[in-house]
Amino acid sequence: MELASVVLDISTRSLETPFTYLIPEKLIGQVDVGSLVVIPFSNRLSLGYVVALQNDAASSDAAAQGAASSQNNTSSPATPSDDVSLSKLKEIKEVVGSPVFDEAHAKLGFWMAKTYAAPLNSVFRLFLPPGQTQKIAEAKKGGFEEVVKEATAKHVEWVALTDSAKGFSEEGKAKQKVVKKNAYRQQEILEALASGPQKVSELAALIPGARSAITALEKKGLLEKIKGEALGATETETRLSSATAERPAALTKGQVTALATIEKATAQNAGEVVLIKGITGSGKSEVYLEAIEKIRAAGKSAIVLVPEISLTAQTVGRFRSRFGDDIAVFHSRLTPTEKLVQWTRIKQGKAHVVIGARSALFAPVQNLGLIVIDEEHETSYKQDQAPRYVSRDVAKKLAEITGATLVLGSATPSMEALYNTETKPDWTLAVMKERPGKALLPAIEIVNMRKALKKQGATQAFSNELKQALIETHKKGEKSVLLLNRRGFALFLMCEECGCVPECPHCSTSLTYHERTHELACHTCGRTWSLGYGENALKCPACGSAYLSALGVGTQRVEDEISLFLPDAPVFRMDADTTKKRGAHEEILEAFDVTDGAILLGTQMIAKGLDFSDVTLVGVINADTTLKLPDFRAPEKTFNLLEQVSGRAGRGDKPGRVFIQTYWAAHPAIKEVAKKDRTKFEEAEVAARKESFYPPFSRLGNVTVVSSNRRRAEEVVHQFAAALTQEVVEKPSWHVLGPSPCIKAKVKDRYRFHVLLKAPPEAEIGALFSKILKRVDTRGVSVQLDVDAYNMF
DNA sequence: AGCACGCCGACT
DNA sequence: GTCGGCGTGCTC
Repeated sequence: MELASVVLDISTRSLETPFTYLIPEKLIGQVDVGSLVVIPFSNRLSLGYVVALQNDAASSDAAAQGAASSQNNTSSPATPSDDVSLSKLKEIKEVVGSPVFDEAHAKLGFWMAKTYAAPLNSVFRLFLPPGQTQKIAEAKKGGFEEVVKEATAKHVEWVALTDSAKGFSEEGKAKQKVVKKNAYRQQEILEALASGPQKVSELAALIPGARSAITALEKKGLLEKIKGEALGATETETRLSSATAERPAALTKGQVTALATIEKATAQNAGEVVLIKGITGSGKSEVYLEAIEKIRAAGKSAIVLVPEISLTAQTVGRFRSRFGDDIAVFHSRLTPTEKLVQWTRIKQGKAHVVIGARSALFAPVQNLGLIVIDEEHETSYKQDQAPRYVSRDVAKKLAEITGATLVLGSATPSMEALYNTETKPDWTLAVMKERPGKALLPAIEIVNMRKALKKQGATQAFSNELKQALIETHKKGEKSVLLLNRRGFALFLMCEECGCVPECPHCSTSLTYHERTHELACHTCGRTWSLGYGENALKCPACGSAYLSALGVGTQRVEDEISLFLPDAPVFRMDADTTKKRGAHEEILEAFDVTDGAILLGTQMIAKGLDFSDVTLVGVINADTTLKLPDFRAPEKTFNLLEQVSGRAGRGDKPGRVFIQTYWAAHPAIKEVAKKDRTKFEEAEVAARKESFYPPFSRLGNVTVVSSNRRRAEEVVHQFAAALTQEVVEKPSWHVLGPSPCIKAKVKDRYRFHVLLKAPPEAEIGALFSKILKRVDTRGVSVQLDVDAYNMF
């Protein structure tokens, strides 16, 4: 008799283990690992995914072969030896379509559930076609006649430059006569198309307002729309799918070495990892492209993960120009239908190069040969909702399972990845030093604000040095960028009489003051309070005083200060307030780009995102605020931010200058950035991590208990702490820290407590967490288990 | 998640 | 006497 192990499409912790079903005679052969099935469950029908097949006549074979069942952990699929008697088993009612994932994914799913203490169904949902299970669940109500419809797009609209437009792009002057200088959208589209045709839907997802800009350009005769075939197309031999990009005349020495390292790893078919450390502009993308070409030549597929923010039309265009229509793009702004179309193209083997953010790792590629994670150090690769996985580690596991190679790329690699290349035999480091062009490194100067304070007296945002540099730069008609490092250091109000700082009544967060809207806002729950003016102005909630003053440095105040010494300089402000509107971000950058002598003043967000040329001065107003955060990655993040923003200076042939103002000039993150010595910083940082037993020398697990009932949350977190302590008592290098209230002790009227576990790097924290969760009474609270936690606020 | 079962208060 | 409140427990 044939049995199937089925994970239910119902998300509750109590239903996370697989259930065993009989495969009826008529469905034998149709049911496989990855099949979506309709099953009777507790007096109703439910949807489930088959995660393993078993044959009860040869149960031992099946158990040995079944996905992850060789591991004796709690998340293994049920085996016939389970205590459920055969007579209780029900039959699968229906199979929906063909399997949506394969054995490799099933194996990966069990590993993820175990490693991250995540419910099985939450993990397997990652592998399903986007949006489809929802539809199936709905179809269930009206019977299953109208089951899954395959993605139906018959044709896709493409745009390409016309021949006359191509002529223009060679002589930029002529182009500018046709496309106005302030038509940023149109220029952006022309640039994106310079490397070849693109799909309208993808451009629309990546560039706001692309559709109308395309129409305008079409009228000018600069581009033309082409109907391309999407699904069901047998012939893809159109000019759309052909690669058009010119490759660089010669690779740099660093690129050649990196490629050779990747090739060596690929030849092993053993899930090896290559970390490429290369400064911005050293040509990492070209290495990815060449490596993917080689993998494709061997008939295998590739997955490329990029941070959501760098998935631009230009990025897509670059891959499109090399691989034509063999690429599939996953982006959060695609419509549900478009997402399904992409998924189906991969599934049907029509696309073999997948580009996307985090979730693209689970795309249904066949014959995976290469996984690339660009900007490997980005914290957005950690999923902050269950399943709380770390993409880098999941990708490594997937590579091991499939025999693919994992390539990590970054100018600023994580300590974890770096340390692995030093300690693990299957991790290799390839360093790319040179920049292909002649770009000059900027001169970086640290300004000690303690000294400036003594010299200048009153507290000001600007030291004399930075002020002077700003004036000179503006006079030369060149551009400046000013970074106001405000993470964790926003403006807030304080009562001048009693010292009270208004807090959110629903969260334990000091309210931040927003200059533009004249409001107080809670950054945790998003509520806002208008401050009012004159008679109606807000009074101190504690003593009723009308004298409340703003503390901290805001972009408004900096702007005001600039106007004192540079009254005519055009200043563009870019912060959370000015970029609320969709597309405002791009608009500000575009305007800055075309204004001579302009100053761009902004928070963290100016360090990333679009490139701009002609910036010859970068100033960091307060470098150290991020260093004070209670986060062991704070020095790393600070160094990266400073290095990144410094790199904005001196592009092109003009040398740049950088001024970093700080009260903490002796900290390695600041000292070494000035010397442009990343290696030295890494050494200091690794030593500090080792000293305090933080990753990569340990593994962190964080248990957060949340409830509107404060006493109950406290009770449960203490139970967890007690259970953990009991487990850890005989293990010398395991430590339980806490329990204690979270930094955000209250969010949206719910109280939060947490307990932290520090364990050796190889510790199986997930399994331990799951075990403890089973014996703790969690009624009335919600519990978040976070293995390899990044964010512990 | 859902749904049945079960044991206590205010209604036709 | 019964309708219904939602606490508890179970589902291959």
